[in-house]
Amino acid sequence: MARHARYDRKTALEKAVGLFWEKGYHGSSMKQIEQALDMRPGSIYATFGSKDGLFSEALAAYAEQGGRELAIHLKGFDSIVDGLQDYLRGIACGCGDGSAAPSRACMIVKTLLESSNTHSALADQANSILAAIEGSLADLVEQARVKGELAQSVDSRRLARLLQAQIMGLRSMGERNLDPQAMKDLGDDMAAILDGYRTQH
Amino acid sequence: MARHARYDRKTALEKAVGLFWEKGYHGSSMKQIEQALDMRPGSIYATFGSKDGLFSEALAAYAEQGGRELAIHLKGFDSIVDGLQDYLRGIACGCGDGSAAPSRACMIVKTLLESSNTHSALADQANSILAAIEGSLADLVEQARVKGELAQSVDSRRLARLLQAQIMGLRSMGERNLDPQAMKDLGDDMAAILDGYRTQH
DNA sequence: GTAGTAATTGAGCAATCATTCAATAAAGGA
DNA sequence: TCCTTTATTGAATGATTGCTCAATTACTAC
Repeated sequence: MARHARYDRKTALEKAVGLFWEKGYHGSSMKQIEQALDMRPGSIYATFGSKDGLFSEALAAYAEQGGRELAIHLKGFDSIVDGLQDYLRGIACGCGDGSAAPSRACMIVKTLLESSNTHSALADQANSILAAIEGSLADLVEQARVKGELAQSVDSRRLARLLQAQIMGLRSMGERNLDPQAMKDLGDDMAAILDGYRTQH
Repeated sequence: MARHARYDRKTALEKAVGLFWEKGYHGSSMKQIEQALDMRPGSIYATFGSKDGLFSEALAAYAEQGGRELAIHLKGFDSIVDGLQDYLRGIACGCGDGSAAPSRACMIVKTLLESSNTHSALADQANSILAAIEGSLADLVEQARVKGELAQSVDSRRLARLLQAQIMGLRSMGERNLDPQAMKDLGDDMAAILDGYRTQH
């Protein structure tokens, strides 16, 4: 046998997520990556193949983490709709304060907008992640509809897309550095949209 | 006197908007800019100072054009709210088909997300443009409220921000290449949000 | 110890980046 | 026609880009 790897792939990826989320693909140079991961170019290329490969793995790790956070968040609520509303409010709140996140905007949306006409492989990856998230949201909405929280007439995929667009808009607005109260109001207003789809009684 | 300029500043800027909107700041190299504007580096630098300067002027031109389009659009409606709803539906429709625009997403949002942690001058410019748009929307909402189209209790700046977030989300979703019907539904659902703020009777 | 093996290093690669400026071209006024 | 003035050109700049690979280091097995 031989020497064991000094670097943990998972923690290296976390650091890569931090840099790429903050500065984007083009905005992060290999020199900055080397510094962020505390790895020399040879090790980076041996481990991840290329800057593209590293970014791609980082984006996947980010998406997985985001999915986990939504799931954990919903666990705290009996009502799915209440959980989704609180999720929206939580984003708005997290955008307002000086949180530790490297950026308020969503890394997937940042990637999609940056790469859609310049780097089709990245754009495709971002698109399929967004499609998967839309699917998860649609499942949740459908569950809520079957449970009777939402009107029977609700089109779950369609409402899922509306919800996803809310999240995109909310997190993009976060990058505007509005005052916390304005962000909180925006989160409340978006949460209120869901009330219009609840079962009437 | 001397030789007259071969290049028209305005048309050069239009071409620059086309390239930058499509590929972003980092994604557009000077070589591509030279080709798009059909100008040699010396002329570009003599006219616009730097790549930053050119991008800045292009972004301002894009914003002005966008403002003009909204104004023209609203002219066709007696009701401000009807006009805003149709504006949202129009964006959704334009995102669906194969329009001539270089990108479905908004160039201002693309710029904000790309530059927020790498290029503060650009981020500041994008932010102030977004603040101005928010102001214009707030004026429209306020007019609609005074006219009685919207409930008296409506907070015009707050609704303006909700509206702006809808536009951001809608146009970002456009970059996902959903089928036209899904985009149309999304535009309709966003337009319907405004109905909830109308005067009740 | 020592040999074998794999991870790590970092100087250096060609290519591309934004930018400059001396040379050239094209106009108006004399 | 010539002179002055200004716009345009494009080869060349130094810096930075993503990336490679021979040399070195550090570990395991014997």
